[in-house]
Amino acid sequence: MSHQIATLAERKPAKKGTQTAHRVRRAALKLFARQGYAAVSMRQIATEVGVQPGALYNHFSTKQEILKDLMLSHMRDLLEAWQEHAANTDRPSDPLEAFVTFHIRHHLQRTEEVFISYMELRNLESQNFSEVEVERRRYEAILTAILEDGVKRGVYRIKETRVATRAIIAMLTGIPTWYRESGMLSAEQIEAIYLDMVHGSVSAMPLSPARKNR
Amino acid sequence: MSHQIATLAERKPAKKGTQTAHRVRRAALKLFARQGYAAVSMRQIATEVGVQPGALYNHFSTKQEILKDLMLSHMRDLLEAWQEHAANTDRPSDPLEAFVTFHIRHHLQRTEEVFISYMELRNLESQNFSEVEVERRRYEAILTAILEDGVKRGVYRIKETRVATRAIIAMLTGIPTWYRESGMLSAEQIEAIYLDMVHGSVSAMPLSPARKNR
Amino acid sequence: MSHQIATLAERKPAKKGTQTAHRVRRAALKLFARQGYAAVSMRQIATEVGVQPGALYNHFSTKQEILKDLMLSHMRDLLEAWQEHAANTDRPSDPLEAFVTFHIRHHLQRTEEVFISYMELRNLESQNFSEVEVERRRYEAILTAILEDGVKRGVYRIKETRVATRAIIAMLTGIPTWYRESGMLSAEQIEAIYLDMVHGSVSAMPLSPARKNR
Amino acid sequence: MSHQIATLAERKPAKKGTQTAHRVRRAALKLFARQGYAAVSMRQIATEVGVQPGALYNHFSTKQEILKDLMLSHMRDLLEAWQEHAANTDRPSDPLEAFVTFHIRHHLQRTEEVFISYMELRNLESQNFSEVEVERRRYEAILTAILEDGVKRGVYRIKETRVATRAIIAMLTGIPTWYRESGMLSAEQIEAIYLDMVHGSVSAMPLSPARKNR
DNA sequence: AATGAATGAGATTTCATTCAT
DNA sequence: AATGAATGAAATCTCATTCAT
Repeated sequence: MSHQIATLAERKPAKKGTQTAHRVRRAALKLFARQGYAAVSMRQIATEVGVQPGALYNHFSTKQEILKDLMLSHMRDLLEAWQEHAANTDRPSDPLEAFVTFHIRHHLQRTEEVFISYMELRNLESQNFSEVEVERRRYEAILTAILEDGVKRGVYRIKETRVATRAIIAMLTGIPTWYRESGMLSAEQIEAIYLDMVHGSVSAMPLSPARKNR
Repeated sequence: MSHQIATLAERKPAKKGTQTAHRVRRAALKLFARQGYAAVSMRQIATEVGVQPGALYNHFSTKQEILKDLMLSHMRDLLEAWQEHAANTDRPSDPLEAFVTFHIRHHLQRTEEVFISYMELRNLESQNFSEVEVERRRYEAILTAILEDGVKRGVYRIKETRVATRAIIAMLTGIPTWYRESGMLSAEQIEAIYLDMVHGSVSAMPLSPARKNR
Repeated sequence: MSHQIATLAERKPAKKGTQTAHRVRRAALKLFARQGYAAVSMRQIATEVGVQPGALYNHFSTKQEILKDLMLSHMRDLLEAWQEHAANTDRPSDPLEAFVTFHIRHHLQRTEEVFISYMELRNLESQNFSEVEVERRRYEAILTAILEDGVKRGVYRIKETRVATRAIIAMLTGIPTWYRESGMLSAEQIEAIYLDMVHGSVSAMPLSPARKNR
Repeated sequence: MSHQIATLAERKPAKKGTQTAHRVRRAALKLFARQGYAAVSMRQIATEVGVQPGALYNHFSTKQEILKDLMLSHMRDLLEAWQEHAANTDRPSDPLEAFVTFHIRHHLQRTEEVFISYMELRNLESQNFSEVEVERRRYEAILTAILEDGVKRGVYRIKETRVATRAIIAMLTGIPTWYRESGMLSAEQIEAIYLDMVHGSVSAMPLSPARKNR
């Protein structure tokens, strides 16, 4: 019950008109992801929905509002999903693993939202940008906290947990950009590979020989 | 230092007009990086150059051609720079370190080109896209080869070198997206942090305790 | 009186917007006839209609489409008018006279359409050209049939009815190019003169003395 | 053998530069005939000549001047050729035949000039239009005189010689519009057909039965 | 006589948005 | 809630022409 778009359809099932708003979001999501916000016209969205352009304005007051809606609901959805996931999981022996697994699974199911969220930030007007940033930082804070806890517990060796947070999220978030093409690996395999890499990247460990004598 | 744009200006210094093409590139680079290809108008570029819009067409036949020029020369520049770098370096004790260091340094000096190269791929028409892809794969192949060699030598423990290549490059390439803002860390510090993380992510090592008993 | 433009206005009289399409046709007709298709801008048409240029695209998707519409409806109108004319006329004692009279009268009332139809053929894109050509040939075939029938009946002496068809139509269609200027002759007088000339040009008759001994 | 374009090249054979003016005329002639004056750009002409657009202005001060040059020289050429033709011919037994034959032959060799001369009149600025009109009327006057003489001599039966002049010239001038396509008839055959038709159209003759009782 | 670059105007078309119905 | 038509601005690109070289 966490993705807003799906949610909307579920929550207000009967009201005929609301379906249109939903379909506008779906259409915009698809088109923004493929062509980018600036390159998509309201006409295209309307055509995809099967409606005249003017009709869109019954549901969103501007094109910008559609973008904001998509990005904000993606972030809130992500946070909500994490909370649900965390609530439903016993205290995990390895919180980082829990986070990485969650992140990969969640993102691989929402490649379009992910794309938009990382590419269209600059097209958000500043007020909307701020709102989205709040959510983004909230999400990053989750990982940062996990890392800091690990450092305290002596299992991770990280100089700058904020930097590490970004590095890890960038690495993970890059997956959907190429995942589509490579049919060779299952989502589970990718998950395992990235899990290993993330672990390695932050774990306290003997330095590699080449860096030892620095 | 063989960046093509700079190079062009050096090679044909006298002819007054050629400078304009150079300035168009610079202007487009700046604007595309900031606003995105689709959101930048030829008028804006012309204004930035200090010329009427029509004059741009003496140097580039379409807006698309400017984008292609920027992206292709960035990739070729990157490859050329790597070759130069590799040629000038003694066989390094740690090739991965050499690559990561090179990549970070090169990219941190070209944040705009990097931004464009990873964000505007979808705005390339298919023919141009193909040309750029060729270069991109060539660059990825360098890292993949380093990783495979490391695996053979037993120093890296990697299941899928192609996947690891992408993960590492995504991680590193993400730096310029946030580097600007954070004034707290020097380029050297960032370099060190990422180097450690990359090493950890691929090195043969004892598994972290949490994963040991799997 | 079945001219399509007029007809359209009659058929869909109420809907406000449809009138605009009609007015666009009228404006384009006038301007194309005066200045030629290539020399008329969409802005000019819009101004003539009393609307912003963009509004034209609610009714015609390109400038070319306006031209096609005008030329095609002119030809179809002509054919339709002939059929109506032929249906309403008793089997005429002289079909050629019926045709020539019809042609002159019809064309003298539509000087602008005639002008465009004979001048702007080369500005039709090939697909549209073909469509118009089909109608044109259909119209020429009417005259050719009349001439061939006359030849069979022995009243006309024509070597190549296809060539004669073109010669006669060229002669008649030339009228509107100068008719405007010369106020000295009534339409009826012109009709009589041309009728005589056409008759003479195809009739079986004693050769002129000069050509007798060839 | 007096066509101006050909002539220019012959008269001033050595001067290298003049050849360019000649080639500009040839290129413009071809392009104007095919696409129409308004639809042809100076760039296209320059490309056809193999030169940069600016270079055209060393030979013609405006695009309009090229058109005027082409049209005026065509008309003067026509008149000059007629005079030469008339001078070299013994007083013909049938002056109309001489004229028609001359007209058809001259025009069939200059389809592009003919096309332009009858299609681009409206694109001449008024001063240039007047100059061309003077020549056109001079040429029409030749035919009118022949017709009037024939009327006086009782061999032609024409109500309005000015109207007949236009009708005949329109008929003859239409030939090049379709001649290209029809490979079935030789120029001589066409000549014979039209000669017959012209003769018929103006000759004193028994009325066709259908018109007798008017 | 020709080039390469520029201008200033204007071409067709598209855009986000509005609004009466 | 949707349509069809409109607006006003702006998009990319082309135009005839000019001019220093």
